[in-house]
Amino acid sequence: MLRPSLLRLTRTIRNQRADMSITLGQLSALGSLEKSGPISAGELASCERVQPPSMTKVIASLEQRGLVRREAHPTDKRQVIIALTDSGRTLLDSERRSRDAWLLQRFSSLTAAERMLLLELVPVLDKLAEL
Amino acid sequence: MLRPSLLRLTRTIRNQRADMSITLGQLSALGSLEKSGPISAGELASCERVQPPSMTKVIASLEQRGLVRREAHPTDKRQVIIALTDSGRTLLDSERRSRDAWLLQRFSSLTAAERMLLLELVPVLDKLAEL
DNA sequence: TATTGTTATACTCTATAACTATA
DNA sequence: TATAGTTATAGAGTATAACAATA
Repeated sequence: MLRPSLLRLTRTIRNQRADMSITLGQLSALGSLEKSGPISAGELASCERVQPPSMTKVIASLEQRGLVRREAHPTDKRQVIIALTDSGRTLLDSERRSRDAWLLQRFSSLTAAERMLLLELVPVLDKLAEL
Repeated sequence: MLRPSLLRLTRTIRNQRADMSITLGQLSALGSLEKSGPISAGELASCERVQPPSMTKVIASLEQRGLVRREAHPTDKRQVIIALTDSGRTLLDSERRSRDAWLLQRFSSLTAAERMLLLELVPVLDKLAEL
């Protein structure tokens, strides 16, 4: 059963991150921003598969920490463009370095074949998550 | 990035299930119960990677729907043994039949190789989720 | 009128702390 | 005293509905 397994692994990861400074949702949004470059709040919500009001909250907390900034859209004053700041990029890098201290240690319980499988599956998961 | 991908796929699945009668967490607990047979509330919490109070709530809602029942532990009166009822088993079967109407349709966007990879993924995720 | 984003509000999921009953 | 489970309470995370500003 794929879905329960995903759920339980997500819980394990969340528990393990309980003492971290940034939540999984905030980190995921930062990662999407880095990948996409500056995009509108609505586009970011869509990337993250959440509704706009949910993204408003995530953006507010990231902005408060100085990890992203709001910029004006060049022609459409309704839109708010969200951009990663230098601090955001720095935090993303440091999270990346520490992220898999845990995951890599956990990887040691897997066989080499299982590890390869997992690496190849990330893009497949993203494809499944698409609308 | 594995963790954000897991998070986004979980969100997609949750959105898709928004109109279902049973939540993902309840379904996952039922599945664990079927796999393990009757076990104590604490053991079930541990299987599901949640704290005991969280499991208390899940069990209460499942019991109210008649999907599980509480049984006395043969020797230890503190423990509560949770067992799947016939209704619970029936619901689990019907969820299994419908679950992949969605997932299989989603599978059509994948290549044959990607589909094969995905089938092997579940046990690897479970291994990663272990303590 | 339609779209983008925010505010207001509520519900679900989860946790920790305190409590009860039993070992 | 220690353990299993529940109750009380609180904090994320998410959604829908209503609103404001702009197109």
